[in-house]
Amino acid sequence: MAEIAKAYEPASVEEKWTSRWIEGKAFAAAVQPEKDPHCIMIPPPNVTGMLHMGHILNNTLQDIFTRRARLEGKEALWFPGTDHAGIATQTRVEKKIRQENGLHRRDLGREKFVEKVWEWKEEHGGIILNQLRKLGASCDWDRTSFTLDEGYSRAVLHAFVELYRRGYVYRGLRMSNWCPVSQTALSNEEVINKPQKGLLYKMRYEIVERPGQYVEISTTRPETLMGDVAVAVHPDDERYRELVGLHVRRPFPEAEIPIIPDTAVQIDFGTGCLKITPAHDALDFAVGQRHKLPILDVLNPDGTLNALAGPEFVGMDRFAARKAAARKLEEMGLLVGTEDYENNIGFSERADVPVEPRLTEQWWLRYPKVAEAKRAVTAGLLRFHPERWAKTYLHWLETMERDQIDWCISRQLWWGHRIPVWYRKGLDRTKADYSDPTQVHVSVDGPPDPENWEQEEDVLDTWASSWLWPFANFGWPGDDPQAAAELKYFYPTSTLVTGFDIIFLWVARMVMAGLEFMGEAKETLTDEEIADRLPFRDVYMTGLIRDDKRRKMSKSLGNSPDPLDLIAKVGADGLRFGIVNIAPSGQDILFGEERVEIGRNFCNKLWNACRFRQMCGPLGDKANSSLDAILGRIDAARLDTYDRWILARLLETTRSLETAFARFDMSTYPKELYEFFWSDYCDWYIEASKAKLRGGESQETTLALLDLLIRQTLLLAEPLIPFITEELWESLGYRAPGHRFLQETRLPTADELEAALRAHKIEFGTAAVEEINRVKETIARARALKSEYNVANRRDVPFILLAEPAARAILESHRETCLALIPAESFTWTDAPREGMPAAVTTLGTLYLDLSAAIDVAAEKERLTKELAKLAKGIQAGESKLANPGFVSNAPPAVIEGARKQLAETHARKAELERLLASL
RNA sequence: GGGCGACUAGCUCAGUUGGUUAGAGCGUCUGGUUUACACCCAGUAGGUCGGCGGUUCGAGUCCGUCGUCGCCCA
Repeated sequence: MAEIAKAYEPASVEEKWTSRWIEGKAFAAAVQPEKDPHCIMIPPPNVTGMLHMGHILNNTLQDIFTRRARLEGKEALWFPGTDHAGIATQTRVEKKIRQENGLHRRDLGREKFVEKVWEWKEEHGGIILNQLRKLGASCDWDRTSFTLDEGYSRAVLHAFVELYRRGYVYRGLRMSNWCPVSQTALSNEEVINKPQKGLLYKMRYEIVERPGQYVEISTTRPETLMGDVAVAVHPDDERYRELVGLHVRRPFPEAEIPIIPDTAVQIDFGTGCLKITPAHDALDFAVGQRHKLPILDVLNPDGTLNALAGPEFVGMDRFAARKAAARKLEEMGLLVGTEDYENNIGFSERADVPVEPRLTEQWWLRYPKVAEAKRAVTAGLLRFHPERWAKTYLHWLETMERDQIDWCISRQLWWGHRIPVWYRKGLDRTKADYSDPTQVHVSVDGPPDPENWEQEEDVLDTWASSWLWPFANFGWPGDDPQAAAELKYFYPTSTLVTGFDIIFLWVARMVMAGLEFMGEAKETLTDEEIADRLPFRDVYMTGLIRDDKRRKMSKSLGNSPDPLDLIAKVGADGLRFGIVNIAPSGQDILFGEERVEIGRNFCNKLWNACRFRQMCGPLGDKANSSLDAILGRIDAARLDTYDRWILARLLETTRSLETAFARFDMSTYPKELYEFFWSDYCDWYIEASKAKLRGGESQETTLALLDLLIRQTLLLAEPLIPFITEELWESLGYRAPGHRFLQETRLPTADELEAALRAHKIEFGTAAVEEINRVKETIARARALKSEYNVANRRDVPFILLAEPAARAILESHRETCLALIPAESFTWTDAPREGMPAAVTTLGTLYLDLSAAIDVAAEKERLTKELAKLAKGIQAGESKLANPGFVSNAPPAVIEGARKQLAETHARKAELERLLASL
């Protein structure tokens, strides 16, 4: 075996294993009836996307779950892919052709343009998945899916057609969210409300029937007044009651519009008088419907004003028109004033411009299986981690149900799944009878006589394809028997890992899609059916990554580090460890580069601990190739307390990680590993074992123990830091004959490991833990004493010890390790207290630091006094507790016993310290 | 307006049925050529657990209330 480098250098190791894994198809999964399935469907990143810190966290967690499942002996499938990201991708390519050829997509035509997008996709679409490979993602890459793949597309169209047949899909003229930049409708979930500072304009309209008398109206949007068709007041509003039925004069274009009563008006908002613009406001639209008012749309799709706004406004942008309209009102003496005003404005998620409420014909989906989607959570069939997200999920579903809010699924784009609806040529679509198959044809494959039909131009919302992700990727609804077998085996999938920001956009919708389609069409479902149809059983919600100033990471702020740069700095393993370590469960993550260095440091520590193992002695042929082989090398009779202590810690750690995984408590994972490996194994166990490793009768057994502890650590750590563990697994000879990768090994459970130790008569346990903790305390106090007297780095200092026989026996048995770890030159026993020496009191007795130089009495006094003060506080707490009859009669015996013991120890310490102080 | 969450050491966070005298990493300070590791080792300082009230023998933990901050939905 080659000498290994002094500092861990991740780059070459990661590159080597990435290609070995991929070439060896290490992560291919298939139906294995004898094994339990485990499946994670990747939340498909946008095909336009680049890896950002959110992806790092999210995909590291998915990889952890997947790799851990493999080690537990499950058949684990992590299914990769991307989505077509309708708006984002189309915008990207539109920009490209504009920059390169000065062309608009309409110049190319639909077919040519879509071809261009495919070309772009073929060239750039794989970037993000390649970046994931660098992170170590153990996806079954051969399955890589794309939402516009042929098979996937058929699933999307099939779902649409089915939902149409089942009465969930309809076309309707309704108020929708319009993005003037992308020029498409959006669903409510793609509109982000942001508080905006603006002006509230107060203007007055003259009452036609009473010249010279005006009503005052407040609005934030004077640019829409050209679309006003009425002024509304609350019917109970005394101020305006007598005006109802009269008319006001709309100043431009000049028109007489009625004053109408409607309870939707808020009496206390502004003047209590509301202008009604049905084409440009959802509330106004509703009022308009009730009062059968006309609809005056003064906006073009791109957000400029049209001819109906009047010649002086036509072609003007909506925001310019706002100012122009206000100016004109002022000129006409109709602007009463303005005041600063802040309100929530909906912004388009992708284009980040204010969305325009617009009346348009769109395709809508009434959500299916809402009741069952709620039931899944309330019945505990679908669990969120952290749990509280269930409330958010339920709340959203309840709102959808109560307010009958439907999903706008059509998009006025070219890049996407074109809606499988055909209209008879020459048909006036606004008057189409959708129940008449001679007018409207809805099917996956289209009409048999396409020459007589025109297909719907709109495409589907990208989410209306990705909501089928958990089963469309298994060939649904096709009849391929292998795909069907896989669907049956892997579905419902195990865990979904995603950000809470898409809980409505994606998570809730996937649940509903699964419930609707994963079984025969049914109105309602039983709990059993719900459980069978759910797309996943557990949803792990990650936090959002922010910068160290709590700002969201974004390209425009430039506060988002490139993950590949970070990988170059700390390694993929380092970054994985680091990001999981700093991610508090369910909270946002404050990211700072220095915060992930712990990951790099941990890898280096692991590396060096293994290097040390190599330097200690030969590994031997196949001596490490299985747990049994290693255990077989251990001579149980030669184990000492340190050995039994570290074995107990190994079992404890193994067990506590089992609990952490069962609870989806991922922030515990790196912390436990770190604590065990660094603080226990490296800082204490290795240091205490060095003498034994230099030679002597225990050498072989100790080497075997190192091998055992490293082996189990590698298995526990592999899901988190797969590259370095794979490398060390190979170089320390842990690989079993016939195996290619660490992932083929079974991770024994804590119970199994315990049984294996017992089978080899290897002892471990709490007695050893207690003893070692006391010895550790003694060593720590001796070191502190040395440090206090500035001899921290001297090895030649003698200690004198005063101890009870039992404690003396313990220390005697640890004499050599104590001397090595303090370090000290000698321990000498004394039966009587000494004077004039710095001393420390431990649970094993009193330590005197035997300095030839005179001690600094003042400093020593100060130190002891300070310590005594601390103890006094503890004694007071302990005594008042034990003096309390309520405590003694109510608290569990173990707690009382613990308190007594602690108090006694503190008393003893105090007495000894007081004696030391007095002797000075 | 409705809902969800956070507030613990200088910073970021643990602390899961209430039970020892509250922990970690980073940062601070002191010392270190201990041949695995300076991406390291040893030691040190640093907290009235946001305020107030309640339940309890016992509260960082449960309840109420107030404050500050953040997010989601209207």
